[in-house]
Amino acid sequence: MFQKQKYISKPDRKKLAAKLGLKDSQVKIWFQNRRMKWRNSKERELLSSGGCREQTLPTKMNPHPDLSDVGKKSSGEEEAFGRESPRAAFCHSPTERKLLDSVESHLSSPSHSSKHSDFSDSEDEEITVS
DNA sequence: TTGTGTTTTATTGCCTCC
DNA sequence: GGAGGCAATAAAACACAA
Repeated sequence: MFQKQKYISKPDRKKLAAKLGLKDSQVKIWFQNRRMKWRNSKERELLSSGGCREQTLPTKMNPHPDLSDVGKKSSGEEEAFGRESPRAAFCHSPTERKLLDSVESHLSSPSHSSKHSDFSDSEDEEITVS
């Protein structure tokens, strides 16, 4: 969900919290910390590529700036989360494990079982929860 | 085993908006 | 005044080299 939207709405936050069995304040803090992490990694990326693109980073007023020309060797989110460090990959913290468990239990239901086995074959697949 | 660096979660303070 | 944002920070858990 964070990959889709950096700012979660109140209803979405409540739904997600209920789904994960967390308090919505925890979800709010998680999104807050994620934005900080995302922004920091983005800035590092921009600095290492020699640019200065502070104004284009997402803010509350402009959550979807144009970052299409940044980090061309890898897509932005992948760079920010998937390859940052072994532990920084998605779904390793307790909260993220809960999310993963939720997703897996959903996928392991009969209607999704075949998809689940396909999914397990590729480690680099992104998990999308809507 | 231990020391050190990193990551995650939570708190605090301040600011803005309704 | 409450809610939610950001920035700085603390504490605990974790990873990893020596």
